[in-house]
Amino acid sequence: MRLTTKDKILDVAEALFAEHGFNDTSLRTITSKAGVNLASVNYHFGDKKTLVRAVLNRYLEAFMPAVQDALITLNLNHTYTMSDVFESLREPLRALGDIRPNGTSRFMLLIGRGYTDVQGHLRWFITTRYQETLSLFTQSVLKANPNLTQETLFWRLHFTLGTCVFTMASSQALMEIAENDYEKQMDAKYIVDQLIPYLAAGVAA
Amino acid sequence: MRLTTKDKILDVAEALFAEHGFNDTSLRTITSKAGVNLASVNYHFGDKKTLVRAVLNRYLEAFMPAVQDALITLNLNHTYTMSDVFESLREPLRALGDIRPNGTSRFMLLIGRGYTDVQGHLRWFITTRYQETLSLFTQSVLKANPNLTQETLFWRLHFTLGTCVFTMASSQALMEIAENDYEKQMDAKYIVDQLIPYLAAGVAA
DNA sequence: GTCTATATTAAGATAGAC
DNA sequence: GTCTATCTTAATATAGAC
Repeated sequence: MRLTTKDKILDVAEALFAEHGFNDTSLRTITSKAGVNLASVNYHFGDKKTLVRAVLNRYLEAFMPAVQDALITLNLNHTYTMSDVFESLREPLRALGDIRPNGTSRFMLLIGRGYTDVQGHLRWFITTRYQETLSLFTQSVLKANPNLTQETLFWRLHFTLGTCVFTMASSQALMEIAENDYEKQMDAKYIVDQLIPYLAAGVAA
Repeated sequence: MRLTTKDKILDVAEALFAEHGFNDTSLRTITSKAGVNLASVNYHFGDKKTLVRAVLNRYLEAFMPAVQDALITLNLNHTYTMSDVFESLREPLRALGDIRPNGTSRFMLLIGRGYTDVQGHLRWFITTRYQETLSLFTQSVLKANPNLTQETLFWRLHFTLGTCVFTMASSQALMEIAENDYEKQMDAKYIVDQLIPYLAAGVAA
């Protein structure tokens, strides 16, 4: 057998959580689709909350250090633009596609679910464990446009998160429509290309 | 007795749906908090899906015609800016606060929940019933910036929808965080003030 | 580690008396 | 229209054999 039970659970849970949300994905659905026993979730993870965190953490532990590195490199410059800040996210996001098929959109979906589902424990987990990187990002945005107040910045970054989450959630449908209408091959990279200037413009406005 | 059983159910359901989402609010919680019998939901509304649509429709039937009117008025002008288009949404949104206390944020929350919870029936209900208004909005955006290609417009309007939906869905949590951090009283009007320039900048970029 | 079987809780919905 | 009582289903979680 190629995959351990633990990994089978993680892979299937990830797909289902991304598609239906955490609360609307039952352990029964996960285990039956993964071809493992219902009780194995509790054996390997203890409870559902811990499974949720484990799924998200496979991405976070790849993504966050990559962002951290990119931002540190960016900050070797004395000045930079808002576009430069958002460009720093491009490669770390793309690289998630190397970890797992559709890794980029999966990750963005899961993050969004963590905010919109009732998952206080998840928000707490992310912001406390990766506080250093998150605050380096905000500092960089602020350095790119020092006229932004802390408060305006707070709101615009959340708007940005919303844009990403929703886009990735509907990316499959959107790409199909766009491919039909504009007869052009679409992929996750293409969407990110459309996204980055839009986000930079909104945040810098 | 001032309120009918039906209205008591609608009022309580609205508050609970907005706060906890549709799937995480049980009929038992609604009826006990409303002081009515559990079976009365099924008597008056048939099932939970219909109750959900009834709650949202009290707002939609006020909001959509107001947007329609505002856009028709806007289009009496030969030219207008992207800001003008998004400004057209401001008064219809504000006016929801006259229908019911906190009407604006309630409505925004419910719409957001309709997109992020698994509520396909709700998305279908909105887009089919109010298609005319929705398409008038797209036409107006295009008139505000005729340089946008169909393709760019396509993507940016979806980004915009994502920003709105996500913001609405998490507005309660965001307001609480912001109130703590910036010691300022937040309300729906304040969020709309933050949102409109961000959206206009991103779409026009 | 994995399985069956089951405990426990809570949900939506309805039947039928009043 | 309203109520009690109940049906049916499905969720998380765990005990205990293998």
